[in-house]
Amino acid sequence: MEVNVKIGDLIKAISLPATVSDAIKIFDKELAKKAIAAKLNGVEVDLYRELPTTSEVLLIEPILPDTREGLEIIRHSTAHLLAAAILDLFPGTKLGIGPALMDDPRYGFFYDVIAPRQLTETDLPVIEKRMREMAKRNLPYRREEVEKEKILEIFKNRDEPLKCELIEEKVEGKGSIYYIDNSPFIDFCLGPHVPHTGKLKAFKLLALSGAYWKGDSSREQMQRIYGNAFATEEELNSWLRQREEAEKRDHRRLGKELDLFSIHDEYGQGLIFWHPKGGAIRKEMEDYLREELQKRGYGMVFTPHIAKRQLWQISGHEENYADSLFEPMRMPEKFNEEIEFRIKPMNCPFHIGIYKTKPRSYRELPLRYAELGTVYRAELSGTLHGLMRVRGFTQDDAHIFCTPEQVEDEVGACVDFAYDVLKTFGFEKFKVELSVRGKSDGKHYLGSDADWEKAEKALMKALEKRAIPYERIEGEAAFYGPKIDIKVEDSIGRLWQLSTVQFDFNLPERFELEYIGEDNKPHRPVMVHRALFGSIERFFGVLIEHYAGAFPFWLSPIQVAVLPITDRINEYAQLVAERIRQSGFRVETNLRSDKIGAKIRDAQLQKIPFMLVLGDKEKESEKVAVRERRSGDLGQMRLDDFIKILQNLKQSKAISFDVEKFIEKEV
RNA sequence: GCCGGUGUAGCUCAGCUGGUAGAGCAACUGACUUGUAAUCAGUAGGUCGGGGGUUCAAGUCCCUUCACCGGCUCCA
Repeated sequence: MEVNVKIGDLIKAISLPATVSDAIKIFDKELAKKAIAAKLNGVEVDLYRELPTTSEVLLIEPILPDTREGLEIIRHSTAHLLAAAILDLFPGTKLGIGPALMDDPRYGFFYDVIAPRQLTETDLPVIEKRMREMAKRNLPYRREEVEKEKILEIFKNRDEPLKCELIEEKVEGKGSIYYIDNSPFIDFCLGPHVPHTGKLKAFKLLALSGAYWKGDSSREQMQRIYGNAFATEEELNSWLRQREEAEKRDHRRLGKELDLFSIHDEYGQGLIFWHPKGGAIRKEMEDYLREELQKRGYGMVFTPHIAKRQLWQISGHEENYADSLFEPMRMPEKFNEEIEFRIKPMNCPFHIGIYKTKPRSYRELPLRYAELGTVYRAELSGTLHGLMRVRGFTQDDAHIFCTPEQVEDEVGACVDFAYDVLKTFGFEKFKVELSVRGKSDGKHYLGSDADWEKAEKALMKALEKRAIPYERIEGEAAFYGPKIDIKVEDSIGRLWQLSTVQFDFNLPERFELEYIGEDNKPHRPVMVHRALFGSIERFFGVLIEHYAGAFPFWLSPIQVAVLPITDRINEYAQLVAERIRQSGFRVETNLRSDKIGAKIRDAQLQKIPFMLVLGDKEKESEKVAVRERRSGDLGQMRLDDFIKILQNLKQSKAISFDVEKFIEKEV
């Protein structure tokens, strides 16, 4: 019995029985050695898979370790190796799931377990050591296809209730199980896997954490062990180095080192204190934004931080977001006023208040209200994270009230605005998501089907008109309307969700908003929420990490460091600094009696864009010697010329300093 | 909130199996007067996150509480 096999452009016959691996061998022995799995007629299978009897030509594509598919298999197999080692060391451990992670920059795989005793971080090296021992023994991964009842029986006998639950849900008829020879490990799994543990050469266990079974906080709390694996040791090491680099740009660390902001246990978790240097950056952000808002026809509004409790009953915040609202506060008892207030979790009801101060005509729409509104939300303590997740933050919030006809243009204008802002701050890569209703995801959506259809269409059209590629995500919409989210990719490839444009069917209803149309009849306006930075705190955090603290000139808290070489020059240095300050730039003078090298190092570590090194030569010629933080020494020039360069950089909001351009200016 | 870890000077950290605290940097003072990433010397600085307990004796062991870190859940 023979079967025809095709690899690449060649077709060869092979006599059965034979495995995928055998087939690859007759084409290319080296390839057969390198491959860790293969695709058989497009389906990923193990190398040990028996070739079926067929008159058709079997297409085989070997999967190599240096491909994404190969890496995924390596990571998945490493997760199994991890579980095997744990079972070996801690008999009686219950297994959850153990997938490969391909899009998480932090980890490459995990396995969720419930061990007979709580595991701690000190167990990780022990487990990893056992994994290495098992890897060295080249233990084969075996696959078997069996009836559902049989699989259930196996896992029931092994007392694996969670696995049984999975099998009940996933298997119909037959399913596949894997085991590793000479190990206590059996898993319910689709595969494929590497042929044997010897193929796993570069892995590392990284973290131990808690995880709920099926992500459900009412279910068992398991322990999750994270690790990563690569095809080669070099790749693993380079990944580990990159990880260290990412740690160095952690905004919490840089926030301290650069004196940008602080958080105080004794004043409250998740509450941000902006220091002068962080404040300088925030002021630039806000100034820029206000200018843009003015140009784009927004009205700036300012509203209180608290309001009567009933406002949030009308708005629906009390019923929909009860968990994230701070408890109500009361007037002092002796006042004898039975009023309850709440601190605001959102700005929208206030903007609605302004809208409702008088009857509105279609002629005044769209009305665009913008506010840098500070809101407070009762986030769980375990979720707080530096500037990224806080309990008090300022939104660059805006609400647009318009007619249904205007909404597409308004949404489009928001998207344009968002792109302009994000690009100005140096982001170049974007990922856009359109979140719409799910078919039947159990969520209770407000608004009629017709409203939703119109709204989704308006959002879609706005994106398509601009040829912006987007991903449509069903079931991710808020209960009150569909939305567009814009994510940016930072300088080390991480995605951050920043801007959002959202429809709201809920609030116009609840607050009974109206405008008088051309037909002299009342109509309900459409309301669009929109934030570009999202939260100013969070955006700031993302900026810190994106630039690793080396902000573009226009944002830098200190833009110029004036560094006199000796005390003799101090007076001249202060003169120079004052000129620069009066020209509108943030400047610092270092009058300490350090050597110039130390002063430069200091300024460099503070990531100050320009240093002026001033000695006797500069004083006599009334010039400045300019050093740029990245390009180094740029030579002498007249102070006025230097200030012109600064003005140019400031005005253009240049992201980076271009030496070429600078030298042209010199000539 | 849940699971694991951590909490020692402004910062980064050392302090073995319990014997009442140490380094580097920063700060301050003085000397040096310096040409593109760390000049030298000296001084000061801590009720070891808080509370309770075991012990003759606790930074070290136990309990509790707070905060932070890594995750999970959540994220309008």
